[in-house]
Amino acid sequence: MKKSDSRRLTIKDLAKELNLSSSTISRVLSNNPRISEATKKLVNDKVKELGFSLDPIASSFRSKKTKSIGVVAPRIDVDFHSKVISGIEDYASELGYQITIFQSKDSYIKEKEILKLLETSLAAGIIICPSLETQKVDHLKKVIKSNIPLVLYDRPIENLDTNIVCINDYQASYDATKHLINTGCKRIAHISGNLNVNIFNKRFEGYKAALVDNDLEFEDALLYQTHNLSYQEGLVAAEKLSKLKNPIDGIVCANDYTASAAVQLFKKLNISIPENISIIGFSNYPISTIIEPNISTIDDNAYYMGNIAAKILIQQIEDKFQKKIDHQEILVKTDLIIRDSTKKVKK
Amino acid sequence: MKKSDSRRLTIKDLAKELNLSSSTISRVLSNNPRISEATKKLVNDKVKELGFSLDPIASSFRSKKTKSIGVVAPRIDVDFHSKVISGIEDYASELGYQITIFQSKDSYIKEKEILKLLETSLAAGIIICPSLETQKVDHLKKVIKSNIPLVLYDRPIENLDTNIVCINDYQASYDATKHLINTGCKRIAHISGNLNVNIFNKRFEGYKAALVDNDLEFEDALLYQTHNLSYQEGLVAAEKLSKLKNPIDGIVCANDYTASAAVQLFKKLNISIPENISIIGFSNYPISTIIEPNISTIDDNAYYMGNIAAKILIQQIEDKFQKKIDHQEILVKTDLIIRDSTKKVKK
DNA sequence: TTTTATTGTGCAAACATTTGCACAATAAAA
DNA sequence: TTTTATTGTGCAAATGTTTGCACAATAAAA
Repeated sequence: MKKSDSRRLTIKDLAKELNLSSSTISRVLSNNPRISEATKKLVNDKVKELGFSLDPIASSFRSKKTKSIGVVAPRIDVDFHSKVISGIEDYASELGYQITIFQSKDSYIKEKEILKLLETSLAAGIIICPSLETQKVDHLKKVIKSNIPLVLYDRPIENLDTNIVCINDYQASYDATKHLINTGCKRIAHISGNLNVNIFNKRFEGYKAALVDNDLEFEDALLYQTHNLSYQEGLVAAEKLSKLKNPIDGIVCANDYTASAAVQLFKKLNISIPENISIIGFSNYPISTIIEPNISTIDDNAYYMGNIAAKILIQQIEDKFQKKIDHQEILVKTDLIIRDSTKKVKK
Repeated sequence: MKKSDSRRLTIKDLAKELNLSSSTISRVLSNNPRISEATKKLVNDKVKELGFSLDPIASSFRSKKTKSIGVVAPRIDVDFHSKVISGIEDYASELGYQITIFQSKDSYIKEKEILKLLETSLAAGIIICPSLETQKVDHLKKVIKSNIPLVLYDRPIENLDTNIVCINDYQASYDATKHLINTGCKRIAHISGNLNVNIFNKRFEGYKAALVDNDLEFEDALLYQTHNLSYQEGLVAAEKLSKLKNPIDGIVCANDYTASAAVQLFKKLNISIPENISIIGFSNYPISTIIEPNISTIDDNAYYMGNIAAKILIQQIEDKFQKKIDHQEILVKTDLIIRDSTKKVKK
């Protein structure tokens, strides 16, 4: 004969219904071992019957814990980041966490604001790809100090005591270059991104190391550094490289846009791919399967990277008061994808 | 001489500091008109000095309101959706709302679970692109009934009393077709998506209407229906269309992948574009600027669509107890982007 | 001057849950 | 049997904010 107000069901209603105390209900719901199996069943059945669920806000309020993970990316409409976030969401939602997203737009100021907001309360943990502008890291240190688990992805920052998950750019680029060498290329160029950026520098280093390890000579003329690896820049780079007096027979590109450009430019010059020149890209963008010939590339497993980032973050969250995990740099493996723009390895 | 525990600052601490009551602090923070300008300044200064901020959880707990918007997309690593979400985030974060994302993976079951979770508490409002599987809409109706503002995007659902923002697929496709006609095409084919899907049907209808409005004849042979508009299917479609006894001089494609395929196939057949055949795509994928010749297309303004969705949702949230807004279908305008794959309009 | 309206502030309750502590009941050990 | 340990449950406090109501002080109206 209750007032049939449509207020949400609380733990107290359940308690009254079952002649138990709210504490008991609460403990059943958190699976407290002190509760007997009999009452657990009793309560759980009622919970199902009434479709009851805890008020997460009240719960967070009292326990000072949330189930929300803050993810801050430079922007989410970039293929790579959207894949990482997808990987994070899939893993985290499985464990009952929610993902709240923020875009720093690669602005240091904005990144600071976002982190302040996240510290303020709502985050059980934070996964972040630092903005390109970010040089100072006080805001990140503050997060760490305030004991909020933090995981970086994609862009490493030196001297920061936290977990980071990224790919092994050096190795991936080395592998790509090695692949060209294995197929018989003798003079291989590199179209790079901005060499002041950590990951592009490593890609360059990997390329160079593969050359010297295989007794091929590197010379400055083989390197074309672009500003932002755009398709347009790729065209310019390829054109320049095509005019070398000592002609090249392979190009390792730091992404698939420049690789696409190179492919199209050499086609226009009637230099056939891969017979006369092999071209390999990086990142496995959709375009690499559409350009003719399809472009060999390195898959960076962005989705998987998100998975891992979520995994180690949640580990930290849940172990927070137990053993302090030592922080580590996790290198996600990359895959060499061989398509038509590089010659096949002769067996 | 306080205990220097590192517990977060509360409204009470501020109150003590200033010899005021917590109520006053609270009212200053919510800009209550009953508070004098003098005390407002006093409090606000202190707030800045100490870097104080309300505990959003406690606040939500008491007020039963949150600042969190749930966004559920089929998947977030699809170009279109990631752009929409980016648009939502930009607009909403400006107004102090956070975005929590969920992926339905186009599964009806998962979608239902997600909505139940969102109803359970945390959402001030919900923006959703319904899964392809979704036929029954009880779960959506439940959200509406429970008075949580709801906005659909991209995929309309009939007979659902809520706001929806999408593009005018009919009109956009009409415009694309009209563009070909304006440049002199007389026999125009259409590569369509699955015609059982609302938006692809509308694109087809728009195409057909443009033909008849301009005294061009439509015949079944001009329509090639694909299953999922993949690049591969595009190749098959283009090949079939290239063999028509009565040759075509234009193709309207329902996306840019099939358009890319068509361009590449006709190039291979040495049928020059746009001289002998004009090809136009849909959605303005990155690839459309890379394929040679660059592909004319329809830009769907996904980012802007997210903006609008966020805008009308937040309107609803904040007007919740005031005037009941009537629900509307908002059609985001699309842009015809003319590139090299279609002839220029002769002036 | 008295009455009435207005302005600015404080009191205290309420929100739904979690958790330390207490305690009764039962089981195990002495 | 008495003592001690174990098991299962309840009591009540605490969490930080918001808000209806009360009330004092001042201003305006009578």
